[in-house]
Amino acid sequence: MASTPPTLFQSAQSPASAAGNARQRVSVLLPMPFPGPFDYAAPADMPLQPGDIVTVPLGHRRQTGVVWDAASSLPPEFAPPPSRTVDAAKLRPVAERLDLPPLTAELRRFVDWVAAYTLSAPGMVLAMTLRLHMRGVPTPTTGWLVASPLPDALRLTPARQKVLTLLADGTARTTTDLATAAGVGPGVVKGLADAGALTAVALGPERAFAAPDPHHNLPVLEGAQADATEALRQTVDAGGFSVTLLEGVTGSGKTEIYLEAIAACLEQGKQALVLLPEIALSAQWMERFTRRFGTQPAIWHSEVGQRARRLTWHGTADGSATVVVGARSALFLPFKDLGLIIVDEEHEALFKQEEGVIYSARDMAVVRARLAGFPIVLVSATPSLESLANVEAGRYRHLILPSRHGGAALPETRILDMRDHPPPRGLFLSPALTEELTATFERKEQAMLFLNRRGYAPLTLCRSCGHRMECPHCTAWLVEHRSRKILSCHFCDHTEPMPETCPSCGAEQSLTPIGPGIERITEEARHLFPDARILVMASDTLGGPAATAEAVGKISRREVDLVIGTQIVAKGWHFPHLTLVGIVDADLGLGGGDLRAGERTIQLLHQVAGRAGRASTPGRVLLQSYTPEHPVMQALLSGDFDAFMTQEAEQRRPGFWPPYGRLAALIVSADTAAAADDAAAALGRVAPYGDGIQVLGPAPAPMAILRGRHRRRLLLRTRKTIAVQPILRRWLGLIKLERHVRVDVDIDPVSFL
DNA sequence: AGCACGCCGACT
DNA sequence: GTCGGCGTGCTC
Repeated sequence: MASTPPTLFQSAQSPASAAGNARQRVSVLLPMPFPGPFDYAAPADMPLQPGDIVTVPLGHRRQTGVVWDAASSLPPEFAPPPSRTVDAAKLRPVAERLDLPPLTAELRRFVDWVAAYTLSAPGMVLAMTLRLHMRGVPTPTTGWLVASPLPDALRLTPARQKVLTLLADGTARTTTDLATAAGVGPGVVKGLADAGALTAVALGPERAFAAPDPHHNLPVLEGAQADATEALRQTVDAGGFSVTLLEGVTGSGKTEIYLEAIAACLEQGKQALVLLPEIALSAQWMERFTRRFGTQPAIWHSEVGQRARRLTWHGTADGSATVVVGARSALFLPFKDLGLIIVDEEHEALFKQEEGVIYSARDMAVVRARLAGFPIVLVSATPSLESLANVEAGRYRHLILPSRHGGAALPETRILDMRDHPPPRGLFLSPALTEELTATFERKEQAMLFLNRRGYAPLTLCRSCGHRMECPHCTAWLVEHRSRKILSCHFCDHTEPMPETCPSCGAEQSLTPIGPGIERITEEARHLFPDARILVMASDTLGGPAATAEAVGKISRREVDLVIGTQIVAKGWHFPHLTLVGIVDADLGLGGGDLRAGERTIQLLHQVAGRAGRASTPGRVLLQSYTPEHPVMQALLSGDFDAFMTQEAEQRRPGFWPPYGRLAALIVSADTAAAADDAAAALGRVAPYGDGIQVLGPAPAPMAILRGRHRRRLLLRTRKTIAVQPILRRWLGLIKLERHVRVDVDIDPVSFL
């Protein structure tokens, strides 16, 4: 106490407060992993309301937090355990109330709800809303106008003249805008300013978000599209909570339809949020939005810079950002008056956050809509089993778009049984596929080869002693990346140079690549088609969003004959000249015993297949498979996904597997195998039991060692009617963990790594 | 999450 | 003799 700077105590212990008025106690939630809010004293001259953003003393530091509600809005069995009440005399005063828009009651309830559902500290959920985005008020940008009069001695170069001509219309513009529009360097603008030819004006931050205009460019919709649009518009107009699953194959016009739902929301003066699984990659999506609404929406994802983040944070809070499109974390933005959420590609596993607060952005989006009372639309060509089950249970409405619009036919699909059409030894493309590729190139059409595996080969084996090159920190093989002459682990950041000799037996020339990655397929394709213009698309070969957009542009402009890509090519691109898609290894992803392996494979492959034949030319899809009889292959062949999903559902229903029961995973991790075993066994000994409750494990997690930590897993499975959170809370409360042992809780696990 | 306090090795 | 390693514990 003696070490505390006296100033911090002045207002709380000032004569006025000591004399009489009991100091007002306020709860403040801090963006830190504490079990709940901390109590502070509100200075008499500082009226505080829940939601106010404040600075408080914490230990020796100052910390930003949010005044929280005194009582939890959650049912007691979900609420965090009550923390001990701090003696009023020991409360430290709130230091400052920041001049920021307060967090709405809706958002506060949402934060509490997500924390309770995911068993995370509420402060860690708050951190997703707060981060540092709100630090400081957005700085007004400087805009330039032509100075009048112009300085006498101004040297007028052609570049300078261009800039001045642009500014002749009297609209102020930023340095960057001017430079790009005039096709000159920013230095020219700077030079003009320094010469006194330009006057600076402050452009308000409100300029950051032009308002998307719902009447800008009305689409022409017919038939099923028009019906679905009308249904969605009515839903939005009516307001209130509802979930709609909008299902339609690639090219059926799903995007056009939900853009109309956004228009309806804008007409009501409310904000809309679109969640996409990988926003950084969808320049094409932005084009469609801009065509419809005349301007870009606000964008939110991990690669957006600090300044833009701050603008968007404030824009959502003050209502000036009316449409935000973003990745999962956009769900925690402090919208002033959110009226609609769209979750596009709702089946995507990428909506699951796997680190920190582990949550499903799709599911939590439904929660936010429910808490705030507005409609949400889940969109997919291949809906998740979870969403279909909710439709079946009557919780979600189902809008189905029957076919492609604009005349394009669905691609014709063929399975190449690799046992009948084996590729030459050591190669991976079957002669049947090679022939199709040749024919496609002869017709001057584009083709794509898909293989969801980066690098050259997934396994490197010594032919002399059988040694496998494995990651020293993970239970995983090292993947050869031949172009960089390295072996790399795809689960941690370990890389090592490709050894010349076997590190185990010392044999020379004995290390052999086993299996294909896209580098190896590219090598094979280059050899087969030396004249083809080949473009490789993988997350590690494309530099970033700009490079990706450029690659997509090249394909659209027909500057490429053959695209070879991983997962990244599946993402909703429109490639008008692509007529053949070859899936190199359709069976990949079906092994491994993952609950959702079949569902995920069919969703991914169907999405890839959807890249073919989108314009007037019909497309073809060839699947290379060693298990053509597998239900996934048969469903891709027949196009009957409903039947596949029904069958999948029937397999999960009797055992109460999701979505017909609830699942939570406990991942126990420690530095040593023994410590992990001990902790997992201790958890196992006090495992919950009862009717409709089952604990599986402990067992080594599928990645028994990850990033140097030994992992064990327990699964808790309950009937749908039994919530897992109170059970988990009680269970975890029964044991004391040794230091260095961690237990991560994953509610509704998607990935089984 | 930070950050300070606290007890054991290589340096000015 | 100190500087500093990061292990442990606390923050209303």
